[in-house]
Amino acid sequence: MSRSNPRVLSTLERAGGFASAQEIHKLMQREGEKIGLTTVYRSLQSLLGDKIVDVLRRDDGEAIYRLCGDSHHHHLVCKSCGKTVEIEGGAIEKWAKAVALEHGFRDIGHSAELFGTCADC
Amino acid sequence: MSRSNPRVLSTLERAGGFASAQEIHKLMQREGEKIGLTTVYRSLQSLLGDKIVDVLRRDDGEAIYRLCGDSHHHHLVCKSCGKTVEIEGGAIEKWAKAVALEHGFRDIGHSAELFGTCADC
DNA sequence: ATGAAAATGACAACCATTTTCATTTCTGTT
DNA sequence: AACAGAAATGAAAATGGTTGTCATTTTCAT
Repeated sequence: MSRSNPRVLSTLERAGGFASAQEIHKLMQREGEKIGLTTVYRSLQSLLGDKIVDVLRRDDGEAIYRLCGDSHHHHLVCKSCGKTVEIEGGAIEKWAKAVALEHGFRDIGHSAELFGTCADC
Repeated sequence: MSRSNPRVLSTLERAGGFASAQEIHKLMQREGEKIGLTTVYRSLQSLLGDKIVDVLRRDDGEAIYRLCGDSHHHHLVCKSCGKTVEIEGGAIEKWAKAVALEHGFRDIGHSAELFGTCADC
């Protein structure tokens, strides 16, 4: 198993908590860090698994990683500028539980994302 | 400029109004239609431009196209056997609209999936 | 110091998507 | 029907993000 290279996380923080693997790699190289693209990807995967970061997709399909608080929440993302708002999902939790019960499912989890165009775009 | 091949649209409809370019292409070939993957992509681009379809991203980054104005549904998936139930998302639609308004976003879309363990597992 | 396990990175493989370009089909005009 | 020009098509190559491979280096406990 591969562990996260701590410099990757700190670079993601420095990038504003929101960047793609390629961007993180370029940033690190520009700052003189010697690190391979492969290691950046691996570190991000590991951070993902540990739920320290979160992954979304840009319009062009590129994956962008962002730091994630540990409380369960959802995101409202602007499709054109990437601005992100964290959202409480109380309504969804209830809905998920109700639907699960109705169909005899248990151990319910859910994922939900909202996307649109923000006021500035 | 390229126009949409009408068979692409009708195949997307037949697929439940929700499919990737590759899936549409495979479906058409399985049904004996002679069409190139390139044309499928081109047709989808054109349908996008005409706002007849909408594009989202799967978790793996693949683009999935959806008929616009299609009241879409969500899925409740069993993690162990894969059994899937289609679900109405009225509650989510309302929630999405409310949250969007609250934050000044417009043209709101959303994706949501529920997963758990079904009664048989 | 020594060996085992983990981490690393150069490179190749993958796969969805786009571009290129030669060929075919469609369209309207004579 | 014949023709020309435009649009559509699709095979193949190019693109680009991401993942897999594997030999080498580093880490770490004994």
